[in-house]
Amino acid sequence: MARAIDEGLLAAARLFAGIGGAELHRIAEMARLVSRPAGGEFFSQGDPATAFFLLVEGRARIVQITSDGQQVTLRYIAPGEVFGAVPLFSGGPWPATALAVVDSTAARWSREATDRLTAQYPVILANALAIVGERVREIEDRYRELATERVEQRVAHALLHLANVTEKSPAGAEIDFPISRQDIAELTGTTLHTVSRILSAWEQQGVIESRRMHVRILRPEGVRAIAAEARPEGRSRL
Amino acid sequence: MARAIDEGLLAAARLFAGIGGAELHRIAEMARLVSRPAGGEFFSQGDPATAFFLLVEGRARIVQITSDGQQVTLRYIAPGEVFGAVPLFSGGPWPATALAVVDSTAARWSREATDRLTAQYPVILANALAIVGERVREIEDRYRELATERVEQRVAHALLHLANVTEKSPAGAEIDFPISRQDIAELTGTTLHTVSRILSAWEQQGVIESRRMHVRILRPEGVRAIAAEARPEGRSRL
DNA sequence: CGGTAATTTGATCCTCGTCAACCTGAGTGG
DNA sequence: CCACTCAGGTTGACGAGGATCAAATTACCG
Repeated sequence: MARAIDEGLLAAARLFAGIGGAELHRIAEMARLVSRPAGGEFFSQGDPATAFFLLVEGRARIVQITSDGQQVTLRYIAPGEVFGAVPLFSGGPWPATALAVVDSTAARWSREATDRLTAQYPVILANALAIVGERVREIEDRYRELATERVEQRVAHALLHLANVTEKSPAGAEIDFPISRQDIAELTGTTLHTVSRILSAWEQQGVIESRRMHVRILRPEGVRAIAAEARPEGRSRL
Repeated sequence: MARAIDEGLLAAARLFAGIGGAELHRIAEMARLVSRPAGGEFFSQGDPATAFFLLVEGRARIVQITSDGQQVTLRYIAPGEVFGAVPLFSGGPWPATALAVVDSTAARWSREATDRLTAQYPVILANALAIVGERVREIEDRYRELATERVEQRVAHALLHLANVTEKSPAGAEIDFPISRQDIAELTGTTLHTVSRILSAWEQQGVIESRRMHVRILRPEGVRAIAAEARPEGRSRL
């Protein structure tokens, strides 16, 4: 359980940009590795925030649960990404729950360790600010999508994002972790039924291929076209 | 135009928490006051980010404009609040436009001033982190609302927020700046028609009172009840 | 091979967006 | 001071987009 933390990962993490090897070693020593099986929690909405995490291996998702039990997925976390840091800096309890999507391991710095960290390496504060700023922008973009786009477009955007499809990805890409229709629905603000219908249609058209808990993008162009699709423009149907 | 900046406002601003009077004076001197008439812009989506602002007087709103011209309002800014700071710390152009809702004045610190500021007063970095963290939480909450609630509930939440209705506001409250049905629609992800119908109904019920560009909450309880209203038939799982 | 979770698919319902028309009141200029 | 103008607001009619309800069907697991 208490294996060593891969310092290569820390060196690549944006949070520790500008910090040298020797210091990284000490930073690594201040963390504890925590592992969770698929479905396990790193922290739970409402609990007091006592640490921040950096995902080492696996995949995590941050979900909010409403009072009536609906789940909304705020983001997916890939290895090297920081999560759970916001409430450490701005106070309050965890605003959401962090779930392991597959068996996962994260480095965990306690609040005390975090205080020492930021005192010794002020550049971490600046890095954290940049990361959180980036997060604001992403969430604002998702918010705009939710407010202005139809479900089909939002699902298309989500797939492109989850499969890491960039500008130039002529070949196909696939989501490299298990994901259900329900998961996609919680990420895009719709229901699993609608997601199922949409994916079935796309599979018919040959732009994607999907099996249980699995989606592969065959024609990124096609998906991108759907994502960009404008509203029925002008007065069309009558 | 180049009046002195009210240092009392700076002292009260969360960004400068922990900074003493003498230093505040120097910080104030690093800023320039900029005024905009109602409808004017402090900065515009897509332009390079060259400064951050603190609203001194008036009211501003941050809007994103989609490629097909729809507007989405991300937030309203009250005096004492910082805006436009995120891209200074995480790079990139302005992700949105800042509009003056009424004739407004803001203090503006250039990028160079900001660099000196954070170098001389590192506590500003920590304060900025807390502020941006708070913003993340707010947007995430709005996102969850948009994903899970019906229009009527979202409008109710928005009115309570805009009118500064807190837990204990037995008396009425009102939105103290001009706001149209269209503005409320852009804030809640709906259309002015739907907002108009909703406000008309509420006025019938006597929970609010509204005139052109103006909304007053008569019975906060009533509005809060609507905001909390569960979907017909609670099927609360979990 | 059952058993269960994920998925598909049909049928129906309902919220809310769209279209259209009209009303209202605050300026504005003659 | 009044007719004009026009942005803001109201209201009705209609139906598209999805949510909801209801079964099946399929895939994986022990």
